[in-house]
Amino acid sequence: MSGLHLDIKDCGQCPIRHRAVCSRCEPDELETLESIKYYRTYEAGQPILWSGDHLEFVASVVTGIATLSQTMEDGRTQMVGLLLPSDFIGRPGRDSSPFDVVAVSDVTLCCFRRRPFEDLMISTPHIGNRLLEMTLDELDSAREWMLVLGRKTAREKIASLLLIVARRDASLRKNHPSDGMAFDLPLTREAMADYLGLTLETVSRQISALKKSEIIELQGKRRVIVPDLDALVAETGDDFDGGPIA
Amino acid sequence: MSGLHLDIKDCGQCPIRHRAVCSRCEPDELETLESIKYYRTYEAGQPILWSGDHLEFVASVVTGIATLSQTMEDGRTQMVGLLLPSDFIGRPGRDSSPFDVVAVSDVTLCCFRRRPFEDLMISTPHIGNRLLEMTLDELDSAREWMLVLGRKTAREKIASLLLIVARRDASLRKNHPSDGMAFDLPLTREAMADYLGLTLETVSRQISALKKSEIIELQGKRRVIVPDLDALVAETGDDFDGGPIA
DNA sequence: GCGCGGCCTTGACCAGGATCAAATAAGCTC
DNA sequence: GAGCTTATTTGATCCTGGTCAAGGCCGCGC
Repeated sequence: MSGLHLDIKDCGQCPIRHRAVCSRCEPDELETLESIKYYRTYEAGQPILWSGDHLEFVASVVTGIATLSQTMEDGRTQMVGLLLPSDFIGRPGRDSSPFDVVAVSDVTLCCFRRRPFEDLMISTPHIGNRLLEMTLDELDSAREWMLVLGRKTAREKIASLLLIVARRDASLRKNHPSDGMAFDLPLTREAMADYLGLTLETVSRQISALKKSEIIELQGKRRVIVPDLDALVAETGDDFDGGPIA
Repeated sequence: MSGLHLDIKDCGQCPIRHRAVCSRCEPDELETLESIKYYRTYEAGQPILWSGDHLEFVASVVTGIATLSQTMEDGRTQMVGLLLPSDFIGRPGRDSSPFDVVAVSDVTLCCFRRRPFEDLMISTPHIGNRLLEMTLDELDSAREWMLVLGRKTAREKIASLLLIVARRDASLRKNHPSDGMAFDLPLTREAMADYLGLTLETVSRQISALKKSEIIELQGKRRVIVPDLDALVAETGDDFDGGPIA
């Protein structure tokens, strides 16, 4: 779910390694990428971008969690994306963000100055093609989430979110999700509510209900243990949910 | 809202004219586009694609209305996009659609065979860049719709949908939306419900309520008259809704 | 004209989640 | 460890929108 995705892996060139962008890059292109790259850090709770802000960079998340959201004047807010390490921030060709980006935990971004990045994209078709692919993935994720928001019950929504976090966590750690997996919830109850179109009280109640049904166990407030992944999947209302970990 | 958007305008070359794709094309590229182009028609209610189907073409809607949706096993369905004339169907680089596409009215598509279209895209960066731009627009629309699904009341949802249809209709006709606009609802109450995450009864009730509040007038079941567009905008809950007609 | 089948509206009732309120737990500062 | 603050849980009550059911409207075929 969400955030244009760049694999962060060793390509033998970048200190922070954007394999997907640079694996097919020529040395001079890599040099250009290096020359327009810099790092920024944000503390938990800090805004990274407000909607409408001028965008001076595109970036990918190196560490930490950020959210993409929009807020109505009366304060109702809806999260539209969850940005985890390796997700991409920014819109090549656009000079402002239509959404707010907020650091949920401490966040480190690897930024590329926007103009030169766009120039590179235009002169280097495989970068543009990769971005198109990532954007199409994002679009699919967004549309899948619409089903969650529009048609699922509170319990199904919570199960869907837990599953996404569980899978994402497992794929980062290369765990086998065979049976028995544990992970930390990166979000407060309120942030979960904003993601799911619920109130924080309902989120709390449904998490308690899933615990009572022994679908999940809790260690403290944030750590979740899923003894049987299939049982969790069954709670989402989908029969099989977007395939394996991916 | 939704569907990759290709302007259908006269570029002096195509019978059905994809200005956005071909305005920067060289004659030989146009010739290629022509050679891989064909038309298909579907009757109202017919499926165009089932989710998972092999995709043999990308296409743009010439006439009629189609919807993009997903359905859970128990029958709950959520529409994730509304495809109006000039909208784009298909996913370059993907060989199956993750969603169902259904003709709501009689539909004519202008199709391009997928493989050669992709080849052309790879050899012709401006087509890929245009597709990236369209996809980013789609993604923004999808995310804006998440706010509607997750946080708006039934009345606000209806108003939001009416506004989208009104604006889209106006922009196709080049009307001035100054004051007093009229349009036909392209969707049944049930389809509106599926788009908005409501039931058809609630849709019907809220439309009646808007009529009673004199925000809209009805001629028959489908034709809507909006005497004061600002009054409708006020019902959406947004202060200003994604800017002017766009 | 009559009957039929879609589509739409309206009513009565119900329930899932929101709202309001309070208590509990977990950090953090000093 | 006492006293904050903030996150979370839980309870009581309310209300929006869902569910179930009955009619109305309209076009269409005969």
